Amino acid sequence: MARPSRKDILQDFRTRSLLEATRKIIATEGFDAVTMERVARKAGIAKGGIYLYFRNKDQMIFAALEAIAAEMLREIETRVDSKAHAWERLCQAVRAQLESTERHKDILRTLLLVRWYLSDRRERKKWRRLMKYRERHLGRLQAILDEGLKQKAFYPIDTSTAAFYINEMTISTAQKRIMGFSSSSLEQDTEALIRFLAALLRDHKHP
Amino acid sequence: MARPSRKDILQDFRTRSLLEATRKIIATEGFDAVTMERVARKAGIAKGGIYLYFRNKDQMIFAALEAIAAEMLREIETRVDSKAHAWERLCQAVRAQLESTERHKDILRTLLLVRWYLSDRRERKKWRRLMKYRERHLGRLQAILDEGLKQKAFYPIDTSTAAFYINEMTISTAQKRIMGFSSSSLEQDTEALIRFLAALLRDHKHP
Amino acid sequence: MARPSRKDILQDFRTRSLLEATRKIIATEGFDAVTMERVARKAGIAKGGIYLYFRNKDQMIFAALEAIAAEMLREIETRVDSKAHAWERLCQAVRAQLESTERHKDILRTLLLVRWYLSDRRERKKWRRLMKYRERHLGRLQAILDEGLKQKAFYPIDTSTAAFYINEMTISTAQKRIMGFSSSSLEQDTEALIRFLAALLRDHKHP
Amino acid sequence: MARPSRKDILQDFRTRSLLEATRKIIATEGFDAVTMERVARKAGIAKGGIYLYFRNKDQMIFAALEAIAAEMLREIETRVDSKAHAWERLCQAVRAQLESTERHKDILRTLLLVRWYLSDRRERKKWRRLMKYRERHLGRLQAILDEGLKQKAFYPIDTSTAAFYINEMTISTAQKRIMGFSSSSLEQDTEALIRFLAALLRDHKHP
DNA sequence: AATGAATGAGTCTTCATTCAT
DNA sequence: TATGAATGAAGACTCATTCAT
Repeated sequence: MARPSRKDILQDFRTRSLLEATRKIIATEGFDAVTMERVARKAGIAKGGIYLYFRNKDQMIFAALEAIAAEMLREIETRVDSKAHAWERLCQAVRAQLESTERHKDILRTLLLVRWYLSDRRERKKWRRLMKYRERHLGRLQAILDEGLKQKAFYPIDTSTAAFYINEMTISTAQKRIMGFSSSSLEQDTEALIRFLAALLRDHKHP
Repeated sequence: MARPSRKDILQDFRTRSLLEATRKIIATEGFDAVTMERVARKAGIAKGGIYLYFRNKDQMIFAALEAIAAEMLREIETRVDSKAHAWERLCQAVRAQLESTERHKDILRTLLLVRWYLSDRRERKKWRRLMKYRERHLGRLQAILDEGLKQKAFYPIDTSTAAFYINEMTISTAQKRIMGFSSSSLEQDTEALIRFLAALLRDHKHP
Repeated sequence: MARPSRKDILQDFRTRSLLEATRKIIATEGFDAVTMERVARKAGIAKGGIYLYFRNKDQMIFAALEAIAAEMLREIETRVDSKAHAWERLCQAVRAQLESTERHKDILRTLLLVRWYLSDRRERKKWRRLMKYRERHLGRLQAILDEGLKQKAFYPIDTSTAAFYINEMTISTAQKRIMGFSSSSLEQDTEALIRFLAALLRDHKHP
Repeated sequence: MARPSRKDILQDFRTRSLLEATRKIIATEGFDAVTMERVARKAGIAKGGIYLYFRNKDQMIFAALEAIAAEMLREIETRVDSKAHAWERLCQAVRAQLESTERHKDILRTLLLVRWYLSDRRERKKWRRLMKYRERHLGRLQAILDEGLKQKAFYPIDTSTAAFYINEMTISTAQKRIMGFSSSSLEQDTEALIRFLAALLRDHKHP
């Protein structure tokens, strides 16, 4: 495999800079604040230069969102100890996801927007590609649940449905926090969610 | 009390038309597609006329969202039989919410957008007023749970947290459908959710 | 002569109200603040009603300006004692003009605007009618100067030119004050002007 | 010092074109006629392009006025022979000012408008900066008068007040002409004014 | 390849004027 | 007559995209 040429390196660096800039603007000031002018300046590139790397604004934003999704997944995977027991791994995944979204609030905001676009039938095809990240995540959760079931650590349950709802509840918890509806600490919210999941999967000794 | 004058009727009709037009545009094409020009045309009014009913674009959009929220709440409340048992009423509320969002997909899409804006700290104050509808809904759910608990129909549980998650799971179910991630019928998805809730609240005879 | 009918009285009252309202708005907030809406509200008339009294906005403003000019002239004439000596009458006229403009700053501002329009060749005919007030005023001044000359109270001078410059200097003095360029009191500015005129017309014992 | 780059030249040319266009429109049709659309077309630039050179409309108009004031001052200063006697220099200044305003009628019209705005207390701060040009001019006049006084060429007089009135009388003369109130030639009007000033400053041999 | 000046369509908002009641 | 809701033409400003250099 040929080592990357000077040109390739530059190309990659520019692309990264642009996506990073886009992401930061989205996260701090929202989508409407994303103008080509600002992205270019933040990335240290001339405005017209963006069009050498992205066909247009939409595509650039899309690429930024994809990068965000990929990063989130990476963060979660890093935190799950593949040798731990199922319940422990589920907890790790949930905690990782909550902490990850707490740190990069833009990830969560972006998720809301992506869902919005996905709910438009005409736009769906374009955005669906982003969903492969979601599917991979759900797949991981389900695998954990399946293993727990096999080990009789969990009550019998439809693991596909459960994976879906566990993910959604995690996201909801994060959303609640980001929307300013929670007065508890991240740890408290996390533990409340985990207790809830325990009630569902393991036993009925509610606190 | 004087009966509404011709003027009042017209005023009301115009306002409704504008809100309806706004709502439709938001639902089908998003906030960015809401231009005064389009709203006016859709409502059969001249562009400048809008300003006789709303101070500016922001206020108009806000009013439209408030109308949507109010309608959704009304639909749900109508469907809950105040004389039924707690579990029954919970099911009615969940079914009503799912059917309501299924019928008016725009309500759900709008909810996503509102959440998106709420997650922007600077915009929060502006949008927060809309949350009173959410709080009212959560309050109703919690009241049902409290009653069920008193009647020993449910396992002991923190009803505030539970109300939150039940609402979120209902919304997630609807979102899944609207995003095209469900191949089941509305009834099947509804029953899957209710089984999930039963597992949580009533017993552990998972199917 | 038939006494004015109820209709005439009302018509006159309405017209006055509108002109008064227009004038007040011009004086306090400038020309751009004159909107039919505001004039109507201030005059206690419906917006559409204005068009029963004036063909359009321009004509209404023009009529307001004419009323202002007429009032200013009236104020000055009232203050000049027809039995006094020429120099005394000149001083009275100057003092009256300065005090009048000091009280109704809008008169002066309006004058600036009228001059602006008059300096546009195409608009001149339309605005010239207002100039009959100016000519009447200049005529009065010249008559005073002519009399003073006949009585050998003044040095020989071209009274037409002198009347013109005396009026302009008076206006300039008022303008200086209204533009905030004078830190003196009205009395001080007035006396400085009169000393100047005395130097010109009567003697050379400058202070 | 580096010679101006191609970019600088273009920048300067554009700025000039815009100011020139603005100035012409103000002079011929007034402030209200200044629309970004018209200025752009007259300057041969696209509408949006203006904002590359000026932050907004107000700033552009302000810059145009400042350019006008500066040019007028320059014209006058060029015409005054610093080696001549005081009275001669005063005459040169007055003649230069009259000829300058006669040539660029728009300067005078603009002055009227500026005064109009200056007489609006709320707008004053914004426009006051333009007054430094006026102050410089008045300063020059006063310096001439002071010198004449020292040389006993003029009767004793308050030179500050005199400078003010001389400037105002010059402006009034120009205004009279531009408003179409003078049937004399520029020379005749100039000489009449100078005779007037002579009467005031030098002797009493009125014509 | 890279730049950034230039374009111009698109947006909200105001307001003189009309006209049905 | 009188009202004031409705109209729609303008106007300031933004910003994605293009293109000469």
